[in-house]
Amino acid sequence: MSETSMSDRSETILDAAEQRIRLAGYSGFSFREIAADVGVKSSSVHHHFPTKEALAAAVARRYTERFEKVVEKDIKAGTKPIEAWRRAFRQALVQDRRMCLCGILGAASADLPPEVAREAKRFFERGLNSLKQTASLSSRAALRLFATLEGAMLVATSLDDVSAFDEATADLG
Amino acid sequence: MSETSMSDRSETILDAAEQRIRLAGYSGFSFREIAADVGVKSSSVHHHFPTKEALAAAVARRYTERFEKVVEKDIKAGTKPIEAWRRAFRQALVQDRRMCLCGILGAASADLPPEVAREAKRFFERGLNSLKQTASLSSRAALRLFATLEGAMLVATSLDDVSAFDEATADLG
DNA sequence: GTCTATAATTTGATAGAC
DNA sequence: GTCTATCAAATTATAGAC
Repeated sequence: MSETSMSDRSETILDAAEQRIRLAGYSGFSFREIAADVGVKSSSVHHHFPTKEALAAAVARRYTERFEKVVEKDIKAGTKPIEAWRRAFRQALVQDRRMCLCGILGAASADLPPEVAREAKRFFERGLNSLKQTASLSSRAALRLFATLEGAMLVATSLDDVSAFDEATADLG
Repeated sequence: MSETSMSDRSETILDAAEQRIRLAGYSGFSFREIAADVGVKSSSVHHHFPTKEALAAAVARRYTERFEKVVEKDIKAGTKPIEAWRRAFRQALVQDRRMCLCGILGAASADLPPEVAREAKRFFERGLNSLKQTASLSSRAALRLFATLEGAMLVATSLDDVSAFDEATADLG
């Protein structure tokens, strides 16, 4: 049983859009690129997601849900919350060699359509809240941790060197 | 005496481009927008900077130089290196309520024209080197500090809340 | 659900007058 | 150094056939 009501095609479109946005940001991807990645025409992408805003918002929503589930699962397996968050960020970087989706969206927050900006913001609000509760951190400590993780992804991406992430996030606890 | 050979018009164009790029990234600004900001036509912008790549690279080059000078001056005034870097990042955020230029460029590094990607990378390489020398930090500690500062700007921009920067970077030394 | 075709706009860039 | 005019390409989005 699938967990959502989304079709396989919609999921494939979200996959392609996620990779493109993580590479170039909201204004750096197009319907035609996504369509070509998936193997259809751009009008077919519009059939599944009517506007660019709706598509990007759906990508961000799914990204946030997935991220939280990965962290949650790791914690249930016995990993400490802070280390679980570090591993989730690291996995996203090493697997795809791309920036955090909500990081690259949030960096251009003031230029985004409202629905997309709201979803990017929600990633941070929910992550910070989760860290405060599961790791018993103060608001300040949670903000510091999140900033370091996002910044480590950004620096590693800028330098094109994943080891920069590991160095920047060593001994985070 | 001016320190560079650039004309006033070129400087004004760089100012406008810097603000636009910090708001929306490389693919989020256009020659026509810059021209409108400055009060000329887009062909005049091309006269000063032949291509988008050349314009963005010039913006990044000037940004890095300015940033380094601000930090250097603060250190000479008696501020400790780590605090000087924190203040420089904070000033950029609070003054313009925008992301770090080389941060938003570096996040999309793999999608940038080579000259622009190189300039964004140089901001980090030079900053890290400077921190290692002036603050006697290990590579690891310098990377951690830079990641936290860039990430704090990113989180504050995403949340549209400058106080998030202060919280995330409290007691950095 | 996918396609062709197309509208309306924006983009980076160039030619040439002044 | 700035302008008008223009080009070729790309953009988001829609209409309608199948």
